[in-house]
Amino acid sequence: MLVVAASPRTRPAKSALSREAVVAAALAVVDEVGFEAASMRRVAAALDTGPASLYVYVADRRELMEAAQDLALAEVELPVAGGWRERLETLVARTVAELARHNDIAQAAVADVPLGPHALRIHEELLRLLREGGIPDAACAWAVDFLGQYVSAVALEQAAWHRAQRAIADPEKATVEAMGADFVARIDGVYAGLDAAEFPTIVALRPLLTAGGGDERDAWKLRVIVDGLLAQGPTPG
Amino acid sequence: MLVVAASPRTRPAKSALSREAVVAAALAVVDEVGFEAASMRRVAAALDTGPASLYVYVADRRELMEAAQDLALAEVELPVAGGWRERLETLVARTVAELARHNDIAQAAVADVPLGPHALRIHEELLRLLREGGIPDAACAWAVDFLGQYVSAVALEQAAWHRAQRAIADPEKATVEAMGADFVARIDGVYAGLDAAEFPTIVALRPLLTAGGGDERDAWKLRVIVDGLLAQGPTPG
DNA sequence: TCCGTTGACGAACGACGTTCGCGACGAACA
DNA sequence: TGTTCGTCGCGAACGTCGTTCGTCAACGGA
Repeated sequence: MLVVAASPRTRPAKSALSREAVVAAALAVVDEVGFEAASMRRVAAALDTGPASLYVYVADRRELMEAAQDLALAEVELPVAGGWRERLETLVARTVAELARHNDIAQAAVADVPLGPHALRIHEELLRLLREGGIPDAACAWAVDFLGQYVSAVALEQAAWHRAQRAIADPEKATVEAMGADFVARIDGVYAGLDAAEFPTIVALRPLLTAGGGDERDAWKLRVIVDGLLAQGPTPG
Repeated sequence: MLVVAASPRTRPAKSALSREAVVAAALAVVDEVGFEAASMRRVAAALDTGPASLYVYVADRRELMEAAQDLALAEVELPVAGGWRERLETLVARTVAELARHNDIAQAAVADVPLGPHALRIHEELLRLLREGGIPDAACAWAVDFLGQYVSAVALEQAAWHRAQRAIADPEKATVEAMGADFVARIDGVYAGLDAAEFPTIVALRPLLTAGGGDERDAWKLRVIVDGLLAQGPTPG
């Protein structure tokens, strides 16, 4: 059976339903309510239909969220200016930013390695830039994997940070609840209660542990990775 | 109806319920069926009770899984032999191994930053070793955060790999289904189908992208991080 | 005009996290 | 010993979840 597809049954009344529309709706719902709360029912409701209708275009929730994540990566522009390292760092930062712009959609990468077309486009460019930088082929291969882990982890961290900020900015949830939602304050609170005899180094470095806005920290981590790559020398392993 | 059923709640036999017993049961269930499938109901069943009983000792599922993850870290021994770098790499590897030993319990770290007593013990030692290595304080602070991301990501990757291996070894699920479950083969399959004109670098490096057992790859990543840290020089930023 | 194909979707199933309130027990007291 | 009372285990239930099934409507080709 060769499904030629393309033309989605345009019922006159409504239902301009299509895989793209479903995926776009899913991403929009994630933007609004977050990854976990983005249920098939809510996505369907956003399309003014029932949950069963989604399964025409999507095998299950995993696949839908995977597609939504890849859609989020569609808007990442490949950098053109600067040397290989600058372009690589810009590309990684843009990827993180684009994911973080869509709430915690990066959670989709935890369950499954992203291999959609837009993810692959970015992978291709990363590999190209790494080789341009003289990194050995084997190291390039592993570095892309490593950078993928970095991107997901940092995007999730940023999403949590944004959510906390939003909670503080929201006057409805301000005051005490916002303090509880502010995860930086919560973490520092744990450190504050530690016994200096048992955890001397944590206590000594406490101000530093929660210091530095996300962007500064993330850029530093990326610099560490690239410097570390360059330190591996010309022969891989 | 109201058939209470002859369930004379064996009084002396059990009722050894406690927070530790609940957390230990949760970890055991995760070992067996994985993080997602480790429901409150299954944990309760493992304790021969109902799900409501767990809430006496635990606020919700998140807290339970957080505690279970921390319990998994209890058995990580702090290395004593070798220089600071060797001890640091050993400690990180042991942490990853201990988490990976308990299926995908590391998923608990995705939702919440681990701050349990055993996690803090490891954090303390990591900070100590980094300072011993002459890393500037600010860099130590961020490095611990970075290493935490590394540990979670790698532990999850290893768990997926182990699961795939188990599926292949299981004669009941062998043959076709095992091939589908083998995520390395699945990833390579995606690469194999790519257009060499659109993704020249991926196609060229394809054998390398999926090469290298997890351990080798992970050790390499850790080396990259530490070398990158050392490359940051004596002044942080 | 009719038919076969196919998308849309109401209804339902089983499992989930969490809450509520009953009732059985041990301790305190008469 | 008999009675009361506070505690807490847990059965039952609520609302939500992902997913499946069977039916129906609508179109393209005959």
